[in-house]
Amino acid sequence: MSEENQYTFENPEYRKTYWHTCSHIMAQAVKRLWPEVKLAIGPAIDEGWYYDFDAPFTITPEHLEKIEAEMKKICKERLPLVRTEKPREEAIAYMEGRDEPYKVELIQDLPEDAVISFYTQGEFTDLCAGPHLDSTGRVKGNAIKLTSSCGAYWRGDSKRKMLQRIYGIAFPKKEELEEYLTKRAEALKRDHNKLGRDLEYFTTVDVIGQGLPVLLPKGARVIQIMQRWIEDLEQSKGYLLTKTPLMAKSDLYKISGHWDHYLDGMFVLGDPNDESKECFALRPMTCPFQYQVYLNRQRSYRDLPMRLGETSTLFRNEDSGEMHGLIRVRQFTISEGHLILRPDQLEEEFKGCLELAKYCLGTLGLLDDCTFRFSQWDPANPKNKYEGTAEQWEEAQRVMGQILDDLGVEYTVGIDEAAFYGPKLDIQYHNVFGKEDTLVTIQIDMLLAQRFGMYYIDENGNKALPYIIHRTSMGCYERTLAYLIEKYAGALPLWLSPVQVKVLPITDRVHDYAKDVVSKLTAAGIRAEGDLRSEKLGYKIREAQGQKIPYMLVVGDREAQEGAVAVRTRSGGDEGAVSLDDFIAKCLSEIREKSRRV
RNA sequence: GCUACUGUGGCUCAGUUGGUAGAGCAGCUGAUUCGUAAUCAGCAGGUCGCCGGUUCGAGUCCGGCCAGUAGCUCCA
Repeated sequence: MSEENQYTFENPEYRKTYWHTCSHIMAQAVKRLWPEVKLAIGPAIDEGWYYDFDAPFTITPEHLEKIEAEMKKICKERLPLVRTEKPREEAIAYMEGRDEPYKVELIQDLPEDAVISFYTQGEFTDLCAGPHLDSTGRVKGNAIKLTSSCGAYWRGDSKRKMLQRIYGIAFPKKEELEEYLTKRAEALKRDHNKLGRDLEYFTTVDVIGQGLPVLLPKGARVIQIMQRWIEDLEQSKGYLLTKTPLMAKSDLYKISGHWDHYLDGMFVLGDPNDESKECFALRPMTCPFQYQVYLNRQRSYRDLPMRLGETSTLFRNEDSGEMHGLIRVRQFTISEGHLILRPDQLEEEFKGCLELAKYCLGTLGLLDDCTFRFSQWDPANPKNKYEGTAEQWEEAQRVMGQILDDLGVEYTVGIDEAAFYGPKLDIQYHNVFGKEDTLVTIQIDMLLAQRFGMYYIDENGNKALPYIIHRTSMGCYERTLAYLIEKYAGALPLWLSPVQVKVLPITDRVHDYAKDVVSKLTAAGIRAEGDLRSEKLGYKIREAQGQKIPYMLVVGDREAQEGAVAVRTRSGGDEGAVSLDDFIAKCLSEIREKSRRV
């Protein structure tokens, strides 16, 4: 970055500084309007900033308007921002004097030797490491938007007080703000939770319950297409298909460790405290079930790697506030699999899993928007989440890190994001709200084989413990469908479209021909429907467009006579008439080509 | 689970200070047979999320529950 454009908004560091100063301006405005409000923290984030407040009233949209107006004034006042430092005791006394208990706590938790700095603008001073713009006049007052307010726990701890967070965004020009807000509004139109319901992919029903979506015919069809594809694909990669029970006695989960670590997350059938009766639980994962396939008989090193795949339905009792459309649900079906292997096979098999996942996501068109996260343990995790020894963890993470580096995977590190039995490579995806969730995960497990006694006989006739890779190829079907709907704004690629072709007869005279076209398409393996209502063509087209159907075939007297169809695409409009046979051939080759592309 | 907001026919919404539900689209019926994004007419459709309370009277007020939304926390 050259000197002259260092202070432009394109520079991410400048942008963050700008937004950080905005957060101070916002806090100053709040303190001016309601001096009784206490300040917590207010950082810049990827898009804008937030500030957490402890206010004795609920912050409403009306409050936000008032704050925006006050911020505008502060910008106009062109207050210089001045940095000062204070020794620890003085800093604490200063914030105590200002009656800012959260600031006092923040200073107290800083390391002994930390430099404690403050930024002052006019009458307002905030504890802050900086950096900042040199004046509030640098911020364009009429290009600020406070987007929302919501609750947020003090210090991210659900046991502590819930504060009120205000999110904001700002740009150097008003037009840029408007452009941003328009783009955001456009993105929200792709929200699968709205679009997926409108287009009848899924619905939810009060009396069924939270997090238990009903897949309607279109949603069920797309999932079936993906499932058949994945099962066949995995078979071609040497996976053995299994089908294991959806529930088990508590005994199984006690061996696996889930009973100790995740009881709260399981749906338990029976009373876990009554030892005189059997107690079952719906499965929250497939691992211990699929291990029984391996354990069915004694295994030799020649049996390894054993790649087991299953289309597996899981149940997780998520907290009531966690559910979101098809992305976070209580029952879902995942392309699950476990690879049981000799230590010397780890790298190659891990690589195979990653390649398969990338191929699947690439074929779906989601890969380019994915990010990779190397999820590691946190030895200091306060909840004693992790099993195994430090040596086992260091070894597993070293091996995984080595493999990722060898493969040239660009990743971020997520501390304390590992599974209780091992590190993960998580492939992350963002929804239209910018929220990130795991789409695919590949995990290395050096612990569970021992717990289940999954030995094999090595070439010297000795018992040896295998490594296990837990992995999915394209994640769980519900979540993937959600992201597909958002990615394509409901207009799924041809090969995934639940209805690929709609035949639209212009008059009742050609209904027989239209039916004939539908049956020929169906016979060719194309998902086709006819619209035989006595409506005008424009009306039928409008409806089919609304349903995002890839191809509309208009048939009138002309087409009926010539054995032709007039092709209309959802994106390109009228493409003219071709013979039905030609259309079928073209359609089939498009389906083949698109569904094979990486 | 926490904070806040929301909940009127399939969908989008209206419903004055509490007086006993209304529109458009969709649906159904009939007419229309019309060549690339809304043909016309008629009909039907709602215990106003559920339960309880206040009141002579509640869609409108209060409480509880259920569900939806955003964020936080969690996410094997």
